[in-house]
Amino acid sequence: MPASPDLDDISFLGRLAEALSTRIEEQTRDLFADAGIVIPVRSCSLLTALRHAGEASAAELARTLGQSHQLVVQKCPALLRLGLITQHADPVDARRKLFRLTDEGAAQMALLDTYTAGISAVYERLFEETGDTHAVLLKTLKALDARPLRERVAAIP
Amino acid sequence: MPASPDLDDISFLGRLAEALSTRIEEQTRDLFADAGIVIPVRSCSLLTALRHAGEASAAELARTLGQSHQLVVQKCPALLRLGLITQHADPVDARRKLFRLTDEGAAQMALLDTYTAGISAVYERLFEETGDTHAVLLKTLKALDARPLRERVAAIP
DNA sequence: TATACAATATATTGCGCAATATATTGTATA
DNA sequence: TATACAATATATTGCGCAATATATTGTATA
Repeated sequence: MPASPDLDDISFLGRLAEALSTRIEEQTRDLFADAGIVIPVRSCSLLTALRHAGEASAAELARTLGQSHQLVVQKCPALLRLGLITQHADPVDARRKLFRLTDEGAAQMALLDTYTAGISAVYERLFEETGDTHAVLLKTLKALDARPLRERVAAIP
Repeated sequence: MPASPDLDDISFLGRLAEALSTRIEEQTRDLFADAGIVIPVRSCSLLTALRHAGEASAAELARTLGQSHQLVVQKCPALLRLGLITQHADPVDARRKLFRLTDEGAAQMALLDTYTAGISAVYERLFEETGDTHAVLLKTLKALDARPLRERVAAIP
């Protein structure tokens, strides 16, 4: 829905990145709807991590995903409501609550798997059109992490 | 703060774009703080449009910016509180409320102007390192607008 | 003029995220 | 053992945005 941001302003790059992010999320949601996948797009990586771990606490998932613990905890109620995961007390550490995929959750991930190769192929072809968006984004992010805008601007004569 | 997203998952590109967007916003905020610029980063384009228009209603600004009218309206109270803009009833159309930059708002934009060339130079040098992030993002956004992921995936044999 | 419609503004709700504070439980150390 | 600290979870608040509904005012048309 949002138009491409115009360029006559200092925040053009951030707004462009945000526009791309929201566009991809919208279109992925549409794709999922077509495919009968009920996984919230923003929880894909969480469920992938959980499938890989088998069983994990919110704190573990957060570390794996590089997200905050609070954010993971905030996503879980929706996943519980959708019947994709279950929650158990850890028998050996009462501080922890462990999450697991349900059968339904595993089935949804399996359904997602059937699209993974196709989606990867789509992105590869897209990047042939546009330049390697993935590589460029990653390089830009790393460059800004290595040396933030403030330092770069301060170094201008 | 958020780490670079990992890649073993279908939402990698969206998460990467979002990470870049938030990184740029954070770093621009830091830059503004150093420079004594009190403009909210996400209102830069609004104030730029308002300066250009001289005087404009929320609906006009929304059209100019390609944002929703509601979003523009939501940003204005903060800008009023900061003393950057003022609000007036339109004498010829009672539906409209017109916004203008205050002297302080104009001064802040002038202060921002003194950094614009430097920031542009920084981005140009950054893009020499990373590939032309701006062009690649724009191309990717346009490609997805022209043909959404759903169609692209459906066309895979 | 009266009525329907368009344009504008406002209010409410919800999502996803960040930041902060607090409570609970486990672990290490005096 | 007692105490301090670490790890984990929970609750609250706020921001920025999207979506939706409603009220108000202007404009076009019967």
